[in-house]
Amino acid sequence: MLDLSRLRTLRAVAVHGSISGAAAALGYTPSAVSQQIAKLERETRTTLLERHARGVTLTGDAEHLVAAAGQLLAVAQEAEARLEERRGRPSGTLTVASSPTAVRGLLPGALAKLTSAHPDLTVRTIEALDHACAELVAQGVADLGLAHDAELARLPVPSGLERTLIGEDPVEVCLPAAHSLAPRTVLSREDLVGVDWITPPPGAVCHDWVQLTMRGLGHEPVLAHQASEAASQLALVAAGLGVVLVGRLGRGPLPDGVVSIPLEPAPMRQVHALWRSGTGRRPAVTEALRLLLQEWRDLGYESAGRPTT
Amino acid sequence: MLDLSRLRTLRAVAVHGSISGAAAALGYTPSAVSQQIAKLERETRTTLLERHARGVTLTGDAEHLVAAAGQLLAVAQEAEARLEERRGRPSGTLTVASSPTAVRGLLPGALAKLTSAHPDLTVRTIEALDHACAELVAQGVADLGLAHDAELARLPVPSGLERTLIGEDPVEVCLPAAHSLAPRTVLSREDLVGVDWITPPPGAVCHDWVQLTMRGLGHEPVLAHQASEAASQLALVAAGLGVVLVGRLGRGPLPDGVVSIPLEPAPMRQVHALWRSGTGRRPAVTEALRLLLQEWRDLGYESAGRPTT
DNA sequence: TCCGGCTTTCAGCATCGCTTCACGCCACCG
DNA sequence: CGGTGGCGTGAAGCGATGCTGAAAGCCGGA
Repeated sequence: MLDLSRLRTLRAVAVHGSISGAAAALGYTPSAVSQQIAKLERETRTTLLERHARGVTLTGDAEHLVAAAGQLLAVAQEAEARLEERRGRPSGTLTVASSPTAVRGLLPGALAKLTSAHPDLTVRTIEALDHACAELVAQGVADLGLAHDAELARLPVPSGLERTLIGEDPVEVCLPAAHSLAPRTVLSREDLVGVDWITPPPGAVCHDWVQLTMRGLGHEPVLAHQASEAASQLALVAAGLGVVLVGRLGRGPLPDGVVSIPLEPAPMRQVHALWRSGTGRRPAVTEALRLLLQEWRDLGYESAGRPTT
Repeated sequence: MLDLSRLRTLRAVAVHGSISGAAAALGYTPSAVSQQIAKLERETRTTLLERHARGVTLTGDAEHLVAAAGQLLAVAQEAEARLEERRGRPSGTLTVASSPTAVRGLLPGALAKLTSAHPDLTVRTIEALDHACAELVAQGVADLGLAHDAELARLPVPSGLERTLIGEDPVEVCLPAAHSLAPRTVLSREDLVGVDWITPPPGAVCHDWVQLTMRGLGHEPVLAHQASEAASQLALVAAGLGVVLVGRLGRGPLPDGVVSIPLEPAPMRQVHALWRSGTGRRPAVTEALRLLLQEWRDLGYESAGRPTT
């Protein structure tokens, strides 16, 4: 009989393209994954991987098993979700994939309330860039995703996923206090043509937004520096090396030598929650959504809770 | 993550209604099944069984898991069947549920050819009455069923199953040599009104046929003796205790004091093969069907191979 | 030719999951 | 009312499973 756990490792090998990649993703050693695949090959009397010096590729039989694994894991997850639904209160494990700003700005409060109210529930967090969050949820690695979305830089939502709006966050420009634009109380997009940009890596909504907005004005932006951590970005700004876009959510106090100026019209960065359709009625998911919306309100930002499936 | 093997155990408990029944069916001890269920309860944080002094009953959560288990096992079996189909030759395990006459009359030759031609294939046999054969196939315990079917005593075919006709077997009457009808060369149904019948247990087609045919003539048959083994039935006939219907298939030499007389018109007992729709293209199944039809031809009986889905 | 990333193999060890045996429970029956 | 038997559970034991870490094999690229 096929073993779900082994099928899951095979699927991980397919997704990551290598034994060691799958091992890292699953938290095993490559040795363990290799042995599991070998055992699966023995059990099914097939050859699943073609080994070459530089990694492995899947055979047709393996592709077929991966497809079956997808079905099986989806059915199994759905069954577990319904079990929790029958119980009526959050339990099991809820894995949240979240963009960094939400990890510090939104999650701590919401997850603290969630776990203290429901001791049966185990919560895990994975910090990832916006696009990756959606992928992690779609793949079943995470159950709930928190990702940004903005006009002009729409977040692609994989099929089988649903989402709702948690809130909208106005984005401002942080620039060096010595910058020629620093004295202004408000800036337009056109004012920013020609500045040196500091951006997060591709895959974050702010990166795409800068690129697409500036191109829309007819100018290719200069993406001078790339830093994923917000503190690093601000340090670069303080050193006068460029300007950066930051939302209110999760933004700490600004370091000396950095000023923040609103844009007019203000670009809104939307925070969306994402989940697989099959798990939408799982209490852990609905309760987490409720607490995230409440947390957003408590933080005192503006609009929240308009559903946008 | 749910474990397929444990879900299968839970399903066995549901089907058999008790831990020990499930254990017997799965080839484990009751203790092992009890421990598996207990572990499943811990993993899912649910209560699956209500224990009373005289056995167990399933909770709602358990019923739900059983339904999911059905889905999962079906998908897994289908995936394995397709794997074998890709390979193009029989392999894995083929479990055949068969009525007793076919076990001795048809299976030995066909299965011998099957296993010698395909050493990768493991074959298992389960002897069961006609109705039970169909159930075993439907439940996934067996992959192929061989069961009888007759006019007036139609074999119910559970949904999700397909079937084909292997052959038709004329049924004759065996009666004591001293019986008043023994000198006859042919008998009609009406001749048999009022005789004492020896039948297999309910669930075998011959049992139902006797009952329904005699009732159709307006007489309630006297089911005087019940014996499942053919040799036992014939011994009862030899002792002058009644008459019995037997087909040609799997009928050994008649003991002294027993004669066999054809009926006119001859009631035909049809031998059908049954399998789950999902496994119809599995090479082990198609090859077994081919060899069963060939075996039937080699035995020299008449009609064979007319498909009757 | 060596290096480096990848996979596999091997030995060791913890864990799992089975069996056996013993026990507790309660309906049933004398 | 107490014995009996079927049923489920729990502890001990033991083989199988499945992980880790070390080491070796393989092959493309410098």
